[in-house]
Amino acid sequence: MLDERKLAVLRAIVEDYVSTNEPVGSKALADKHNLGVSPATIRNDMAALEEQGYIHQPHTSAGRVPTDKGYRLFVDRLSHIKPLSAAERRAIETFLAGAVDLDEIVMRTVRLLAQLTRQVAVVQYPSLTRSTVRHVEIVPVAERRVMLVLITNTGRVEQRVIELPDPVADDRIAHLRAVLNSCLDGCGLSDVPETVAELPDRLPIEDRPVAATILSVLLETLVERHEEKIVFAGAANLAAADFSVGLRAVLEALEEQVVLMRLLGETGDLPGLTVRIGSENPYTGLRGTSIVAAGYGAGDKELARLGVLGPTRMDYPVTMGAVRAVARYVGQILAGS
Amino acid sequence: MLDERKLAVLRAIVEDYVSTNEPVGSKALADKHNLGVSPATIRNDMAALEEQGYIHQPHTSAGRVPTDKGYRLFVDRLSHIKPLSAAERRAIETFLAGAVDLDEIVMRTVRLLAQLTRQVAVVQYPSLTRSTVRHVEIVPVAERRVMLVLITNTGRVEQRVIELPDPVADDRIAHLRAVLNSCLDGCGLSDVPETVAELPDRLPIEDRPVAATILSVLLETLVERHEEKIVFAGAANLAAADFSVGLRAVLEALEEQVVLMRLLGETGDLPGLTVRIGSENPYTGLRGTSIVAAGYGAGDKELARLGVLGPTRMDYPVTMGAVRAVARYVGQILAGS
DNA sequence: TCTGGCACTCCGTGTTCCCGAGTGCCAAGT
DNA sequence: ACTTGGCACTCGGGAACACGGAGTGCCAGA
Repeated sequence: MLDERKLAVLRAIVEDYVSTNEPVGSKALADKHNLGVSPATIRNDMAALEEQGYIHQPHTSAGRVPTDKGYRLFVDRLSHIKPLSAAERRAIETFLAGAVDLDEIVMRTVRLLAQLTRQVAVVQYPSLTRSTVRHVEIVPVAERRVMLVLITNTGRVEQRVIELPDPVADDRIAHLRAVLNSCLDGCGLSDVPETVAELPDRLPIEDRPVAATILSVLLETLVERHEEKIVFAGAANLAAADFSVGLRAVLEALEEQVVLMRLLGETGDLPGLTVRIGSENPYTGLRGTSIVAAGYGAGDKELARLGVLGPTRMDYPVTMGAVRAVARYVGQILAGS
Repeated sequence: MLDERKLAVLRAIVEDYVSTNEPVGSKALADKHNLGVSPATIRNDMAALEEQGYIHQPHTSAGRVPTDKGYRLFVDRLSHIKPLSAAERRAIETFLAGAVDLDEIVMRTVRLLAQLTRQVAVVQYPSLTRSTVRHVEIVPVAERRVMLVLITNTGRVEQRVIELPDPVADDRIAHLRAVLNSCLDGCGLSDVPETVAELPDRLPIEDRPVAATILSVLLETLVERHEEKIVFAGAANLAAADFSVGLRAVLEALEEQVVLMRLLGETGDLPGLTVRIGSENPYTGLRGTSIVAAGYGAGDKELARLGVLGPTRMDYPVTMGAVRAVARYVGQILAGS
């Protein structure tokens, strides 16, 4: 059905189209890629490829353009992820190593990825769920208001202002903080609800309402915020790509955390590296865009995901290489800090 | 030189051009705005206005378009800031009131402003310089590593990881924290350097190297980070505006914190409300864009700035009204929290 | 100082035409 | 059974051209 040569033709079409952004014809193929056959033969193969939906011609008497299905086949079977050059790897390493806290790691990562791929990069903050409690701090801010700060072992800091039902003396707060920390130190975040469930019962009765309020906010923070933060960079690259159509839709999607979430989140077939091509992704408006995403984390736990978003006609091997590499390096940085 | 009627003509041109986005001719003006004179008279006035550089015609036999100088005159003398409707004000209030911490206040503000003006909104995080220390926390993270968390009265939380020269026992850290807090509680951030200058001398000699390290990072945090964080939203609105030319440049500027900083930062003539029109702003590439910015803060201290960025042909009265209103409401929220 | 009239200038649009790239098909060659 | 060269056909897109209309500048008269 699809012999070796037809696949070679498809590969050539994808590569040519990606680099020139123009429909590619049989003659050009025969010239540039030495396939060893004449244009006429290639035309026959192209007809077959089109028949099966891998390529498509915009109009009669134009060259062929890969379809989403064509790119899919290319990514799955016809290409190899292209590793970064040594220079690029060094650049990544030094650039990421300079970060002083989690915010900066994420910020640098997303910029790096955007620059490396010349596309829009998206990075999700490391999930809280897999990390553990390093410290809980309760800071009085006003008579009936405290600030709750939660510090995790991945360096993430969550903060919430809490209104208390009654005024509370500072030493009561201090005591509560001490108790909380002794309970929770090193506790996995997913175990927190269970761990604190019985806590109020062990406190003096007058402290219980306050403790309950604080704990409920703590739990809320864990579930609500746990992985909703996403940042992106490189929007300017959209303008460079010939995105003229649908640019608006893409920008809108980028500002919708929820949409981004889903795009990054749903995991794919290749281990660790997800590629979603054009219409494969669930959002109209992102018809013309592909997403290359990967999980990252400290050690082997996947904490969150990152990736890039670009036109379907992107250079998949290079992009996949960059995403994979950055994911790995971020993982290393997180593990080492 | 510019009598009353010529000014009225200019105003009419600006208003028409803003709403139609097409060069406006003498006939249209005479029809829509009842200026009480004939098209021919208007033509004479237009010739005078063009002579003095307030308007400009793209080509012979096209209508007129305001120049930057024309918009400037319009903003300074011909228009009145348009207050928001009651409904809009209520919407702002309820939307902002739901925020739980500073991050969320800023996030909501920027989105709100983008939606209200249908342009790109930019918000700078409240400056640290005018706020005071609420609490300093030092959390051991590893044997020779601690995390420094600084909480201010504006609800901002700054965090840094610090590598210590030597391992330090937890109780030494606790002591240092207590000393720090007793010194710094309520201290204005700009006074911190002075306040801590003598601190190491009052500590046991063995704690001094550690204290010095921590203090140097603390000071660094204050000066380096003090107001560099800026967020934006509403980039999708750029695509809707007919920004086709230069869109790339605008997106690039948006991702350059430094550029944004300067655009927002340089203060203007009107009290509190800065308008920079087209070529008035210092960056090529932002030729076709105007910036409307205002300071905001709790009470009367200006903590930071916010604003919107849009095509020069924006609706200045409405935009200025929205920016001013949002700045005020954010100030109220900050003061009240 | 304003107004109506008039000639003039271009822009943008629609039409037509033509070239060239690329195809599909067929018959002949290996 | 493939592959190949030849050939007629199809469109897209650019160049040339005409033309209507919106808008102007200027002038003479009120």
